[in-house]
Amino acid sequence: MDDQAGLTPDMTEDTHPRELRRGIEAMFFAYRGFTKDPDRILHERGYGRAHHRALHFIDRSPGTTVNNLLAILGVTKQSLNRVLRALIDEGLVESRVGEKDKRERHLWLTPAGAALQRALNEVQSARVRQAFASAGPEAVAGFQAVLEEMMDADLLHHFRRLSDEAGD
Amino acid sequence: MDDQAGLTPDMTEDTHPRELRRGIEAMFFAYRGFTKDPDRILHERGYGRAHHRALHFIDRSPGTTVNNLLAILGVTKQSLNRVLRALIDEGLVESRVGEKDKRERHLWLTPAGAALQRALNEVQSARVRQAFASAGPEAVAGFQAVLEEMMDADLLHHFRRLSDEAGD
DNA sequence: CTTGGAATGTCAACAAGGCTGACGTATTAT
DNA sequence: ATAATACGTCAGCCTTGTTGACATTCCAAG
Repeated sequence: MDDQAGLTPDMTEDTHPRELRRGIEAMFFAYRGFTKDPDRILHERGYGRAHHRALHFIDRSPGTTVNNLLAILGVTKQSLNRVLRALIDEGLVESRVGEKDKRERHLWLTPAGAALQRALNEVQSARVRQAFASAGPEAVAGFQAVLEEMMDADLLHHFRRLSDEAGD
Repeated sequence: MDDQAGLTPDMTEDTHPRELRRGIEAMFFAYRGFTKDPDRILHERGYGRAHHRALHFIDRSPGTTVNNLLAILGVTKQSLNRVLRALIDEGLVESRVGEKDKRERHLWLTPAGAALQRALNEVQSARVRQAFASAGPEAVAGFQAVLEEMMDADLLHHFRRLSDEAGD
């Protein structure tokens, strides 16, 4: 019988309810700050957060397929298609039929799409950079470690794959 | 792979684009993991994330007013009212007219509301606890520091106020 | 060569949860 | 008395998620 509550004499390793609640609320408030600036730009141009996500991961992996994007974003194809439709129709994303497998569509940012993504990334990165700088490099390492542990198993898989592509 | 990695031996204080992108994607994936378990329970019972947020902060500050909740959640009163209406009608939240100022409504969780919030908090805390335990206490400190820096100024104000109430 | 299934697109309908604007009603403050 | 505050509500709109159904195109296996 493993009693995990009372067996730790050194309580410093224990996570107290207060600390958990603090972490939960920090996630809530920080995520709002994290999306605030890009949301403003997106709204000005008539787009939403879903468009940002698509632009980000197409920029991240140019030539990626719809199916791949679907898996990363974790939405239905109908939902993604609506967003992608708008981006393609308005000339921010180009969709090319696959050479090897012609059923697949490979996605690329047009110069206009790259420009918007650059603008979004700029304001979002600025805030993250400021947070990283203020908190210091050791805090950043902890931040990354905790977030990666917080991910779902399959989400972590996607994350690792993306990180590996970049040679991190 | 002819990239710039390794060319800057003394830039440890600098935040590189790679690190920023990693952080941005970590926030995206981690937030999804963070909300996944409660979302499942909420969906089973016909509620959404907005209901969770309301339950959380009413549980957090019993007797809080509608106006206060509005400020913390950062939504319009129409949007909050829709959610609150459902919670009150279905007996999860009780709304009492203020004693001092009768214009105000003070909000409390009923036993049923407290039970649901407890269930939601349980699964969400479990994941955060696991992440904290795996990453270690120093990582947790870094996580908190970065997230607090990432918050908006006024959001941080709310966060601090809540933290102070708990005596953290 | 046929056929099953995979990848994609699209139509329709719906729901959650944001938003704005307008209006009503107590209640309190000036 | 009048203005401001706190709250509720009606109506309508938007984004972004969902399910279900169906067509097309194409690869691959029998």
